[in-house]
Amino acid sequence: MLHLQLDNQSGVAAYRQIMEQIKFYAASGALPQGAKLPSIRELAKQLAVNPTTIVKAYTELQHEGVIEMKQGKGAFIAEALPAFSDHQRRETLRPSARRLVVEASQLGADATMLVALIEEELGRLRHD
Amino acid sequence: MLHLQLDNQSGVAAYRQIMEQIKFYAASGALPQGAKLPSIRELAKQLAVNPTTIVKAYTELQHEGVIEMKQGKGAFIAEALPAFSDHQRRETLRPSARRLVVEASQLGADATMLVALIEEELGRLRHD
DNA sequence: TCAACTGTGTGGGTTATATCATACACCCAA
DNA sequence: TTGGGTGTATGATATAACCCACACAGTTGA
Repeated sequence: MLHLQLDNQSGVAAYRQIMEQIKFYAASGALPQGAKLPSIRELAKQLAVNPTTIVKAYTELQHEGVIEMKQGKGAFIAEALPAFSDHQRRETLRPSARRLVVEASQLGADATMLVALIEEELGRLRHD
Repeated sequence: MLHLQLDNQSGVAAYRQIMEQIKFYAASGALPQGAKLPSIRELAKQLAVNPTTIVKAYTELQHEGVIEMKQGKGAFIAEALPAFSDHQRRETLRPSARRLVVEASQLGADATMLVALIEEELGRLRHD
């Protein structure tokens, strides 16, 4: 059973923490395509937040194509998206990549460390 | 002379666009340490926004250690920060790296593309 | 000194964010 | 058919984000 955690002191909105964790589990395969997510009320109770907060998270995830919600049935991890072109992928990822690179440069981290970190996180995604 | 650009349709707050571009130029070396930034009023006029918006951007950048503001004198790119440990750098960058990796996975981008993109953006930082 | 530059501070108005309470509508198995 | 599960929708509220107008204060050079 999916176990999510909220940090109320982080300053990050609850629904965003929920989104991020579900995205991580979906990307890692821990939640495979078609997997059923906790119901809105159930997750709300488990995390001690209002159901509308879960609705916000799930709705956003649906807009991003990560999950699908079916009235009366539940929410599920979406089937794979119908293929982006390499070019689309690259341009979609570029802003995040640029921000990371700038942040790294600001800290004085070099290319080697950055690439190592990326590969470490890629590995973590696969083996968790 | 520094040339910044605002996209009012992007949905990204003006002060954040300003911050991001200054960080980029600082990281690239186009704005070296000690370089004088445009004055608050001058930049406000140039970008056609209220001076307080620039104050917001500059103040945030100062808190992040990117620039320094000196009353009556102006705003300047800060001297290099007094050395983080590799461990600090890694842990500071990890959340951004993880988000990028998850985003890439969601799009179906593989490790090779991601690393290539990182290296492309690193190169852009140096040669612009 | 003083004029013309610089950053600093305060208060306000509009909009967006985040959460909550409550009622509605669909689905399915008993 | 109906009860208890599911997602959906609406309205309220509190807070934060964002931008503005305007007044205050330090710096410099003529």
